[in-house]
Amino acid sequence: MVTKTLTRESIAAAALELVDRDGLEALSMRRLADELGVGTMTLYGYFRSKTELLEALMDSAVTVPEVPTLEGHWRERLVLVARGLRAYLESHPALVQIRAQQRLTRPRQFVATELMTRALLDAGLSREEAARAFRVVFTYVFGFVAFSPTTTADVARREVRSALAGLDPATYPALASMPDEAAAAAAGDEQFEYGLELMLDGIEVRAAH
Amino acid sequence: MVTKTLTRESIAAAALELVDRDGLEALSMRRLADELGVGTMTLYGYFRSKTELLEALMDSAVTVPEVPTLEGHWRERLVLVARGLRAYLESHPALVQIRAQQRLTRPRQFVATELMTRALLDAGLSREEAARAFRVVFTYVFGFVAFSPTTTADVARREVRSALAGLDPATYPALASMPDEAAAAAAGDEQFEYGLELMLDGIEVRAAH
DNA sequence: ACCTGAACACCGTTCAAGT
DNA sequence: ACCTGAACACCGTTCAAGT
Repeated sequence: MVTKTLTRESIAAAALELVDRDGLEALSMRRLADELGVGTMTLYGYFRSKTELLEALMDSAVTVPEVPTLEGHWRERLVLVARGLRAYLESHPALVQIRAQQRLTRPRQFVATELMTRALLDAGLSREEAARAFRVVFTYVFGFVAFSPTTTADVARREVRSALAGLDPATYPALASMPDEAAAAAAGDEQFEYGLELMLDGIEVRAAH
Repeated sequence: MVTKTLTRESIAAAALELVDRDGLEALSMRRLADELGVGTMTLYGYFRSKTELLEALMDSAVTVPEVPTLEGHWRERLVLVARGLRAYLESHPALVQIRAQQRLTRPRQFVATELMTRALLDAGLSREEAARAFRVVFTYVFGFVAFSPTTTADVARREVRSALAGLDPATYPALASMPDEAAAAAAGDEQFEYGLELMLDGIEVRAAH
């Protein structure tokens, strides 16, 4: 590998690429250094620890230079941003894992937050409610990416159905009566949209209009 | 440490205790074997791999022998189960981390699912909608535990406020105008309840009554 | 100033050998 | 049958030394 001039940014970018390619568990200081063609300890000249490298990785993943101005009804805008956030996180699953393990200390990555919050304020929510409602949607989107099977919908469905098949109908009457419905709800675009619309209805109840 | 007769169950229970005490990252085959007073490789007589041990750990964490019959209005029951699930997960944070990293293959841990699904069916939702609505609440509860700061509410608030302080009010007008509200929404019981009620309102819209 | 090999204290797991 | 030490291929990080 050609040795370019290293910077915090170029190292973080290489780490993100490694992680997108091979998964978070494949990221080690030794392997990253290897791929960059330097000694392992060289990285410690740029980052005090692996944790600090992961922070920089999170930062480098967000490169939206400008906050776009969205047009349209608040509800439509909220759906667009939530969908975009989900798609983005599913293309970089390691970000969700890192986010679950360590808090964010840096600014940036607030673009989606800003856009959703604007939409919620436009919906007529108070500042307090807009902040809370945003957090609910945020939690849902991150939770969806983190806790939904990433395999094919087909595989996920088969897994859920076989898990439910082991349940005693006498003690689990509800679940045992609906294996197919539960399997369909385990993952996928339709399920994501269902939850999003459900939450937006809950928000609409709170919105003055 | 006194060497008792080892079984898959007793090893899994010891692993859960270790993880509750010192965190998931402290769980290694070597250390667990040490605490049990046996050689590391002994554990491989009971589990093919660490992954299999983690599966057994998840199983051993759920020891609800009976599914209780809850009384009352569906909405009230759903709130109770969601609160209970959250409290349980926050007392065993490692379970959430494991759940994010590997799929479940075992039955059990379906008690909360059954109870919530029953409540949703009682609310008048179709099987399909009950399954989907359950998944939304499940995603929210797990997401809340996984992605909310576990530190004191005070510490979390200070962190959020300082992160927002670095934002340019010209590009982030909404967020910059409400640091306190955003900080209050970052974690805590009130925020959890807000999201829960919001989702229940969304469910109520879908419920026939 | 910048880089880095050796070393330390860890990992999960395979293999061969002990009882 | 049941258990396990040694070994292999890894970790993150400290320290001292190289240029």
